[in-house]
Amino acid sequence: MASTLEEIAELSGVSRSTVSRVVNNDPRVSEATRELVLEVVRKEGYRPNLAARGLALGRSNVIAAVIPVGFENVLSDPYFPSLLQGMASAADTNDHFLMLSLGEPGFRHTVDEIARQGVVAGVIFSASKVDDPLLERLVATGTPVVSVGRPYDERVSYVDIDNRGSARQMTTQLLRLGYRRVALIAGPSFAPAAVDRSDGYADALSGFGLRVDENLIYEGDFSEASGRAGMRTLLEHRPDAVFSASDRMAAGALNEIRSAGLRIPEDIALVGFDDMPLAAEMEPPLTTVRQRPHQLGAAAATLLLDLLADPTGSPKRVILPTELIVRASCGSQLNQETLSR
Amino acid sequence: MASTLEEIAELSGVSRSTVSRVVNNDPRVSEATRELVLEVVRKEGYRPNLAARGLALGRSNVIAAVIPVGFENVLSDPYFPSLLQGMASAADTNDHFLMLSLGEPGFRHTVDEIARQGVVAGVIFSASKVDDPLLERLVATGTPVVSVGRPYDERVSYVDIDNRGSARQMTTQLLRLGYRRVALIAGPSFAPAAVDRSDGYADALSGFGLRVDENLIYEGDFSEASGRAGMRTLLEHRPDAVFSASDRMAAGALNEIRSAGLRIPEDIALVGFDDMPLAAEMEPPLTTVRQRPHQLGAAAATLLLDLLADPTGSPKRVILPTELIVRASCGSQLNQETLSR
DNA sequence: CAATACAGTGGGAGCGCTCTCAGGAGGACG
DNA sequence: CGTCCTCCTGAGAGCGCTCCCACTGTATTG
Repeated sequence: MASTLEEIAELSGVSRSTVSRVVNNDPRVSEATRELVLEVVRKEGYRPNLAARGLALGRSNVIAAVIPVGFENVLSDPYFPSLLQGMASAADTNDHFLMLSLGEPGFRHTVDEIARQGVVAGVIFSASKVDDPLLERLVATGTPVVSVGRPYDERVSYVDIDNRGSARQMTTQLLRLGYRRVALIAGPSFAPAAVDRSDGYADALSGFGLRVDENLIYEGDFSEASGRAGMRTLLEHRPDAVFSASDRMAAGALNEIRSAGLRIPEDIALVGFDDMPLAAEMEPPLTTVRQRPHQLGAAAATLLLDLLADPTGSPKRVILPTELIVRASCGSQLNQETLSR
Repeated sequence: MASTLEEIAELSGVSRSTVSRVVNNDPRVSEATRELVLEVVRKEGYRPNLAARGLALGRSNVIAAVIPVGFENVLSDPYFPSLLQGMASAADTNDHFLMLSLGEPGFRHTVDEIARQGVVAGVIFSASKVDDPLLERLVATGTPVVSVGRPYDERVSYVDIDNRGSARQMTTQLLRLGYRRVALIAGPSFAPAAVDRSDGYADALSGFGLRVDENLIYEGDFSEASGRAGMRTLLEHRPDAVFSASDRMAAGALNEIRSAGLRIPEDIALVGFDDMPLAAEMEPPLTTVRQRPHQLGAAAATLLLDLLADPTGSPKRVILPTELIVRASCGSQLNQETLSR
């Protein structure tokens, strides 16, 4: 089992350089030699030494996923696992490795280290607080970065879903169904995704000639507890429908509505955002906007790899589609066809 | 900003070798020189190039977490995220990086690659099917491996919880509370953890002079659906208590018990295993065995690092403690004190 | 005081790869 | 038929590090 370029060269009677070219798909090799070398490579089960390659190249084929939020915050929500899986899948497909850097307090140190010195070719940054100073540091050091979710820094490429459009669409559905006092449990205003969803909500209202009633808006923090608290406040203003900017907040809202002795959707309609697994199992099942974290992760990795391949050019963005999932909680069993647009 | 050993050597007026010794804490350097060099290192923000070090050393400071199950299977369960976080935390503490390899079908290729050629110093293997052929391959190639959960292969070091003891303890509690027809919804027999829990259940019965009634045992696959199906079968044999080898199966069982019009714990007691977040929120809250995946992950990483530092010696194992969490579903509000042992 | 030990240091080689450059063989062209 | 170009190949250098070995100077020993 030969394990160096040199040995493969020896075995196939060519030079190290030629083997290197074959391995790297350099076109300047005759078809005959290529076949010959590939045969030996296959037979010997040769794999290039990545450390050596990284050293010679000055860069590596490892990309890092940086998730500064810490998983603890997202328990019960498979968002981050799915995201990671998507990244891992795309990285693997493109012969890259995925390195993980989570966000516990003491971790920052290592992230910087990772970003330096060719340990990692680029970074996928994924946090709820997208203006994280860490992101700035990465950008400042010239590390190729892709953000999951729109960051404040416009120089950063990112992947995202159409939060604003999806929220508009969802809110519009509620309005179409005849609801007129549509409340919003918004996400935290420091999160671009939350702001976008709030904007989409407002878009929909003005599309129906309605104006935003601040009494019908509550700013939560995406947590179930804040959803519950928000609902308690909002109920005082008698909404006939509630759009929660996340399913988790919707779950909290649902509990509060129950406690108030109201029925969903008869007394009040409730819709969410994310389509986390729990949504379908709520009582009643929750109408929501489906996003696919797995695809988002894969898109992020792919975008980063593109950036790595062609470092020039302006920041890129990739917006993934969402899907309106209509379930009982909005008081309609209209089929999707009717509902989408 | 100097970035190579050579430059630091230049700047501090010593040789490359000396700087290398300082950086690697080699004792054969005078205190004065060490101080001097360290000063320059600090001032220049020097970090060794890991690719170069990996190449020279023939190994790297990256460890891989291999999780062949695929996250999709474990949605709604933060087990793997917590595990990963624990690993990442321990790796970071010890100046190592964590590389992620998930288990989608096409991934195997890359895992092998990872294991070769000093990309990765060692592997943490974590799967429900612990006799995964991949594990064997890793062992065969001499890659240092630590398994999360007891593997069949005895040459493999592992971390685990005391599944058997915990299950015995839990079952014993049910028996102490007076239940005599204690059923078991077991995990799949290919999983050592499941087998151990079943053994613990049997231990407890025989401790009370009872014999195992095959009619009161159902083999599930840890999934909620199998818990529900198992419960349906078991109900025909009128158990007065059920020990489910996982909380997820317990959730399924709970639904089935409800559907049958029975009350928990009045008509039948139900206890689980894992203490996933959902357990506390069940109706009624679930008595269960708490394990801490975060600690498990950290222990796995630490063990692997130990192995790396001292490759000689026989396989090691680390068994982490569990905790009995008593909630309403077992029909007892006895305090923990009374219950443990 | 000579012989020996040893702490501290520097230089060279080499880890396995990629890249640049030089050169040979063969075809196209005037 | 000589010249030029193109295609393919090989040799050398170097990426930044660690290791081994050789060396110097001082301390220890009989």
